[in-house]
Amino acid sequence: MAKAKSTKPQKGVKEIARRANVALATVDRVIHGRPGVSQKTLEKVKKVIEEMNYQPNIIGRRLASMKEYHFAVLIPEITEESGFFWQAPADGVQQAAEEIRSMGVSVTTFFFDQNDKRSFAGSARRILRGGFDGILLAPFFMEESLAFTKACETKNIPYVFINSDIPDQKSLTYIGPDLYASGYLGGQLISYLIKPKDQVLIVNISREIKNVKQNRLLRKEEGVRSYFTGNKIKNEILKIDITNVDEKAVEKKILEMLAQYPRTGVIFVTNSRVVSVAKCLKKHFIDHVRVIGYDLLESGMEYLKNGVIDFLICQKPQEQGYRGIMALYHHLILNLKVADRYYMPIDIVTRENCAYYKN
Amino acid sequence: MAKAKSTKPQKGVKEIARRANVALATVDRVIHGRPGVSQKTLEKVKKVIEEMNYQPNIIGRRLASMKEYHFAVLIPEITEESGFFWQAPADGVQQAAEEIRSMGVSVTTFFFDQNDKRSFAGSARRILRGGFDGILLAPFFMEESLAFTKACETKNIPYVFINSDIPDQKSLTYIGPDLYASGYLGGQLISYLIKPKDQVLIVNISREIKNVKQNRLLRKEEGVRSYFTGNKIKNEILKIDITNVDEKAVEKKILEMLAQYPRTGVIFVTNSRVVSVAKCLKKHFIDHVRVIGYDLLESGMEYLKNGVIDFLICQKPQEQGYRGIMALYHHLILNLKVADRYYMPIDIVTRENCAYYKN
DNA sequence: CTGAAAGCGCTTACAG
DNA sequence: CTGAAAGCGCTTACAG
Repeated sequence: MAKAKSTKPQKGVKEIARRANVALATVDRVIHGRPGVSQKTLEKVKKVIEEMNYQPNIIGRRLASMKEYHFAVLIPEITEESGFFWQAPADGVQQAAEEIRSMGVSVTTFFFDQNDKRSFAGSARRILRGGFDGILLAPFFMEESLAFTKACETKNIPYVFINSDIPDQKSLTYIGPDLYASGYLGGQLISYLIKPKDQVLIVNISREIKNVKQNRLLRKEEGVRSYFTGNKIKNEILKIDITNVDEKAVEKKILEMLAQYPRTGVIFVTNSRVVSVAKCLKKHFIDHVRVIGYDLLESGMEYLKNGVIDFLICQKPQEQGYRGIMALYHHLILNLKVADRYYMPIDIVTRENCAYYKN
Repeated sequence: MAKAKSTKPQKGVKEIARRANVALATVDRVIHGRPGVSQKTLEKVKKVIEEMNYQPNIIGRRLASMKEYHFAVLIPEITEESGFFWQAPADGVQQAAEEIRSMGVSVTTFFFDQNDKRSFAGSARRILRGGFDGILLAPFFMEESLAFTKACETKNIPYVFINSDIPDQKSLTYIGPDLYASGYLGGQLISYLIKPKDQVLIVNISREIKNVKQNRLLRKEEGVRSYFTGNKIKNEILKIDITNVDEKAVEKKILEMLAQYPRTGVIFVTNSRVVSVAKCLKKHFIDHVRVIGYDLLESGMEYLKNGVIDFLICQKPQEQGYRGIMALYHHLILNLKVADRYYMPIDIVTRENCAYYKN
């Protein structure tokens, strides 16, 4: 018979060690799947862990292990061009970082230029070299993103997508909008604003056609169109793609369209550049056209307030950053389950509730 | 000269003790403001803490102190009568509880009957006896709530209000709706649905008049009315208070009103009983009246889907519970600052975005 | 009023 | 392959 179980009952790893008649270090090896344990001992210890339904004490673990967790965030630069949209996710990341700093987690944010794949790849490379434990990224460029996540998988680093998803990847989770559904909702909102014979003008404003970003806009457009089809709405849908994102250029295009299609009653802009359109309408005193767009930026707020824009569809950009970091924290430190997808609510922001909108 | 500073530099409390030339226990006393330290020593230690800009290590603290934190939650029963509204805050509480359980926090929920002040007072008493460290409550009854929070203050127990606020109290924070603003938004939504000569019918359905609950409804009504005034909307506003909350009684009243005022184009119901109204309209095939109401309940979803209800105004009941618990956690355990008020966003839920609404 | 020591539940060298 | 011991940063009896 083996050595008698020594001393009295304990808790946690000590109790496991006592029951299995091994040393603490061995228990630790088993718990973390480290090598250096004989098959026989391994099984013995595992059995005890099972029967105790052992749950590790996170606090003890965190204190003992001097390991700090480092998370990296890879998002677009916060620029004028993007209406400072990425400020909100960055803020959410920051807030989460503060809340979990005391658990030994640090967060470093890397940026890339939305118009430059290489800057994405460059930041990605720096992250891979940085020895991070978890990654949050907005996968803007398909190819570069796939190369990056592939590398993460090789290194066994969990990653979370925000804002846009790449399906069928092994991301820990996706946190962001359902673009198609938001367009579908847009269709409903249009129906509240439009008069029977009016036309609807869908406007996509984006420098590049055919990249991930552009696809995003098209998904929304599809949503609008299928709402119309599905609900047998007879109003004609016009559309225009504007690739010169300069305000002046947008103004010109919009005025041209309105001249050509004077029965345009509603303009639906598929991103935050709705502001440029609103500016144009305001400037030319065009007040018979209602406007719906995306994202609540500082400048958009203004046009909501003065009634040029009726609705902005928003998808909690700040919460995307916050939850993205928290998902990594829950997975890596707290060992909590993380849902593999988390669609943001599709919020309708108007003049009367925008002050309460927490991004 | 005093004893030389011994040994080499340390971190945290040890370093404080070393620099101040005192024992760890003394440092601990100072940090927690416990008695038994001479004025002189106190100042010396405080000075060192200052100059080190010492931040306690939460992990070490939590591990050493065997103290568990117990939070109590005091909310209405989850009943059919309230459309199971309180399920959502309870879920939020639950989710928060899971996330912070590993930090040694437990949460116990107490319920009360919305129609019985004494049940509120009774649960409050049980909480006070329970030795809880933090409290989250929905202050439904003014007098009883004040007595309760007064007692909490005496015992130095922080408390958080959710769902309804009692201003000028020393609550750690308030998390919930701005009722007036939500009514104001309701006014805007009505304006999208109503035709020029139509009348608007505001419906308050509540068992008791003149209690806190009823006041809540009136605040929303005020919001609607002032939107109309402020925006010079000429449609006539009708109103009815229904105190018999039975579905049949509501049906009867609504039919009476519609018979008497056939130009009613929009019905605005100031709470989740909008479902009873929707049911009535559906049953009698009245489809020329548009409906706006509050709160996304299971049953409300149905009427959103089949088009009887156009808009439901919601204020994140689940998040109220979640954030309420987190506020206590941040304050009590993490020593983070907590904003003294946190208004929920005022969400517009429609047929097309209700599936994405996370309460 | 003050301090030395033990301990919270775990991990980490290090020795064998 | 295994274990005894020290230590993470703090708190808590207990002794003086």
